Amino acid sequence: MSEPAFKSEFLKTMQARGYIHSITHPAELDAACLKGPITAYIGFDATAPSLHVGHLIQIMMLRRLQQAGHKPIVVMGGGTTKVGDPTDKEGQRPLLTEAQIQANIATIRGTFEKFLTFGDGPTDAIMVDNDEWLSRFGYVEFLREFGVHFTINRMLAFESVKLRLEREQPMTFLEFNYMLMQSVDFLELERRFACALQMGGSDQWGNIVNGVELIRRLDGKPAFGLTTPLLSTASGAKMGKTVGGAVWLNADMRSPYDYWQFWRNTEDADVGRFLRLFTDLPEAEVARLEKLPGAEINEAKKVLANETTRMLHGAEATEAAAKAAEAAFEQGRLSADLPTHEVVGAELEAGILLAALVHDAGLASSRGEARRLAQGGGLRVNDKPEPDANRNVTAADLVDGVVKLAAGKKKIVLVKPV
RNA sequence: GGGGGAAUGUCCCGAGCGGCAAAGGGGGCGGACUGUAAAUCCGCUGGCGUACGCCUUCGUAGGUUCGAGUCCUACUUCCCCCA
Repeated sequence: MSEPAFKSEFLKTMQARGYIHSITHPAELDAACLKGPITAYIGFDATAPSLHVGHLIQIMMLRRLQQAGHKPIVVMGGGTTKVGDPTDKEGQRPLLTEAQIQANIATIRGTFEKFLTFGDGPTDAIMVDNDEWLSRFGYVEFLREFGVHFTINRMLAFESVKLRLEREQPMTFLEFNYMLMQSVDFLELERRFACALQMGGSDQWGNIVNGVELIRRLDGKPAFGLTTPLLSTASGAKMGKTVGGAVWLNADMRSPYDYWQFWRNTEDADVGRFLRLFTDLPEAEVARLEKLPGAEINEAKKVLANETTRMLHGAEATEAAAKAAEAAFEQGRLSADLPTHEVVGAELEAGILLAALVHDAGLASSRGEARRLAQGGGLRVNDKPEPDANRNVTAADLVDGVVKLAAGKKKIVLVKPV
């Protein structure tokens, strides 16, 4: 890959920090960024009430954009979500209702507000819903207006399509049209907000390029696309899948403590890369941290966890998470900031089946799993390995008013009678 | 329209003479070793029950059989070839 020397602050930062996979017209975009504020967007689906860390790199790009004095647009896929993602194999999944989608968008908005400054100013971020325009088109109208600009020949040549066909995996007509819808999104944003740049993951390249060309052809306006590399950890695992499934960004779906832990457990080899991508720390500081030898790299991981958690959940929650972790891992003490699970005092007096308690506390997805965990030596009660999950936990197990349950070394829950 | 194939443990891939809770991977979880890392090795990986056990799973619905993922019929979806 060639590395053109960018002049604009935005692209220089993007390149130095590792966000860039490819750009459609690098030199031209660089010049545009240099000339004045540009407007750029990224689209997000509203399939869940929260985004997860997989989206974080995109969110951070918008943040960098704004930091560099440009205007970010967050496009929520209200229209596309309504249709449902055809990539999903299990088509029986019930389609989200209008209300659900709107509710999802509302809670997701809160996340963006942590990373971007919204408002009416020239570089303030705005959020729009593509349902606004996508659901307005009539079929024939849509075909006549946009369909003429896309040839099947070209669409078939796109990597995403080719791959599917080669692997003999079905691709629905709807999915095939995604490209058009996304292109129309870009066109619409160009017309409404003079939006000139669409960013996204490298898997979006084809879709983005189509939008770029549609704008250039129809409106003769400059339009650009920029994609990020697909994120995986140094050892090849997909980013964001861990202990409890997806690493959600909403605090009520994944606690600040767990979020902090997620970053704290980063592989050595990823620390520098993640600090550049997910924190605002200056390059010099990142360079220093990533070079820490041996076990000292753990300090860098703490910085990473602190910075990322603060950005999302605030200073207070971060401090609590860091303190709880320090107490639990470095001093073996308890901290009230650890996740807790409340039980009715009277039930505890009577005795609660340990397997059930572990399950209820969220440390195992079933009682059976709790039992297996115990048999495998991974379950601890008050720091003592407990091979028998069939015993009852009673008030006698309380230490300083709580029972400390641990599944493995990293998942800890305090059971508190109420 | 005709012909031939395919759908498996709801994370993914994938084997499966009529006795199957179903081989093997990957992933995930746990243990050992470490530094809350990686690599490596070991164990676990449908639900419920303290246990003998019970229940629910192989695209959907029926059928044959003591017994069906496995055989038959119809349906659904997908793939390939011919038109």
